[in-house]
Amino acid sequence: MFAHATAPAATETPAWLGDLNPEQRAAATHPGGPLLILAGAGTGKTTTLCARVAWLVSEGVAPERIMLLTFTRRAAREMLQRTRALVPMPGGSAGVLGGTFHSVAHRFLRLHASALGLAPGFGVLDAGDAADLIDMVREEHGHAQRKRRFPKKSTLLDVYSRTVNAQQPLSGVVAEHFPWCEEHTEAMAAMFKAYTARKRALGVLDLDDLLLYWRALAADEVIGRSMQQAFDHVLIDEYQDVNGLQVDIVRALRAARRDVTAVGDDFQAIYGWRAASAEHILQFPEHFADTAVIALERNYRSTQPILDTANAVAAQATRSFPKELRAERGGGVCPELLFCRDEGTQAGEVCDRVLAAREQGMELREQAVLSRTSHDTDLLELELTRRRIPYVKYGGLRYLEAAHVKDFIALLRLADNRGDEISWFRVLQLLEGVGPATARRALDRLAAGGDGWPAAREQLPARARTHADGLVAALDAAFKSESAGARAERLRDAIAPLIEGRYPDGALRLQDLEQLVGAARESGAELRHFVGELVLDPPQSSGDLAGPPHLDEDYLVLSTVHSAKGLEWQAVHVLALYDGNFPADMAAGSDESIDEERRLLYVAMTRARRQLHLYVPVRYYHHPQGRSDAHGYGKPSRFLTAEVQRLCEVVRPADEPAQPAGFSGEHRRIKVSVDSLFE
DNA sequence: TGGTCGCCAATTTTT
DNA sequence: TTGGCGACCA
Repeated sequence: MFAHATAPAATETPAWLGDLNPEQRAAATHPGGPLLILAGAGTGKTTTLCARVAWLVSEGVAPERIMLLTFTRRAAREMLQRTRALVPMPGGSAGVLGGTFHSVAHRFLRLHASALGLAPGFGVLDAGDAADLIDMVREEHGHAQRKRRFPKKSTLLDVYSRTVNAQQPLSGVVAEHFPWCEEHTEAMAAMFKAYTARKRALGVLDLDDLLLYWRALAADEVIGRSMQQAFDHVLIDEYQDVNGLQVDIVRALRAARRDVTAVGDDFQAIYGWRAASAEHILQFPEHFADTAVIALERNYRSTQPILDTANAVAAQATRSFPKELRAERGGGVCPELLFCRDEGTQAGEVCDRVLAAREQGMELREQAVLSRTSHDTDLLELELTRRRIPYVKYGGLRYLEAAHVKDFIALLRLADNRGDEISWFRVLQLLEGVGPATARRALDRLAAGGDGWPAAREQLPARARTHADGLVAALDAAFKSESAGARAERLRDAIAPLIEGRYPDGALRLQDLEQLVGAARESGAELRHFVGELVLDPPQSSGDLAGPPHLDEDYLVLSTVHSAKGLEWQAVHVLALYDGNFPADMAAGSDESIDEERRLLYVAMTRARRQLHLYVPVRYYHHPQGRSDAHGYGKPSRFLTAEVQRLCEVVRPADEPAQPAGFSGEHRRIKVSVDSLFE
């Protein structure tokens, strides 16, 4: 029957099993039933999971009967690739079903759209679209210009999303995580109801809906059962970062089957703000009876001095059970803790070290610069450009968030679904003399039915009508065109003059669109699926769409710590380690969120194999809370305790006092207030 | 007077 | 890039 019914072939040991240590091997060849692999940073988690998939296949499990859920596309791609390198997949097989929770959900929902009451071409809203839709609802509810400050659209989406993902009542979520919005709880509840109704009416799903609908499918007596039967094994990576909804899905998928493998490390949980909770990994053995637990504790990635320092950070946690990581590789140098005069100096120091390492033979791509927020690398990017050091940046502003790309995507969506109000609202405002109010009026005419467009057209100022007609003609033409590529081209031509008119650097932005048209051409998919997939697997930057032109070139990697999860480099530079930034001010409110910031630093540090550089700019010019011209002295990150500093080689600028004022490493709280003057 | 447009300030992390 | 606020136009 399936793998767990077959004894492992004792005669020949595949080469990849021979490379594993006893614990890894036990995990990879676990015969059947629930398995929880607690894998500390750098202990070969990915290797083990890949080996397990390979072992299952070599034991006769059909690859397409294995589901592998990962947290990022990057991880999915890497794992499937590595697995394929271990065992040849049987010819003609569809291969392992691998991807993020959201993308796998999308595939299932497309299969079962009708059962869920969804149109076959249902649209998928990215976070920006969802926020825009919430904003429309807000205006309709009359919260646009209240005297009292009302949460802005992105906050509203955060509240909504957190509530849905945590599966907890709104009032509790608001009280605990958004206390400053409490007075608006009732208004928000009403709006969220309207928001979900509106999504249904428009035939669109947001990212959270993908999970909600998948859970509903998995729980269905007929479809859910067949889904359970279709997979012999379900494996989940980064289980410490799943939320309640995702746990529900996993449990539903395994309601009648017992072969489930989860891998994770509770000390690398960094998605609490997305309603993830490390409690879930701790509860895994309760959710699945007779779970076998295997811990991987030998670290193959980093040198001991790096691990000692990371362990010292981990040991500060108020509540957790950090494992002491032991390095398998010997030697190594202490991490360097570098105090810099300011962020400009920091940028220079990073460049110096990166270039020096390259002189020593370390390729740029073996080095990474990690930061808390994507904007921490602004000055560094200038300096890298000045010194002509090539780099690629992950995280931060993404391609789909650029205004002109959103404009174009909105038009692509309209080609599939003329009833897509959110897209109309955006596209109409590209026209001269059309703002939110005019767009709204035109939309109402469209929605009222009847003669549709002509009525809406009347609402537009005369100077906008020619362009507007052009857009509608293009949508008509696009609807009739055969291929996604042809459609995209037609729509690009129609929107080009508007983009050029609206943005000063219009020509450049048009080139970006060109790349999107090219991607549509190559995808060969239906246009509506092209847009849906784009939302779930967006290119990192405009460069990505042009293919992988830089693959054989060398480049430095810049990344947020969140985007660096699961990756490793020979040398790692961690920027801007001052209090208020790392940990972020936003997190200062609770021990829980400070713990998460600490784990984030731990994740950053444990990405390093041989070299770790920590930077503390003493004087800052861009403090998040300050004006842009503000400057002052910051305190080093509270995580850089005396113990941590003792384990590092500390470097201070020569022309600064060794201990600038307020810099002793303790957390003095000196308050300066003039409030009493105003009472 | 409603609505658009220009200018200034601020922005955590991501599927 | 968005949001808030003030100036200017139909």
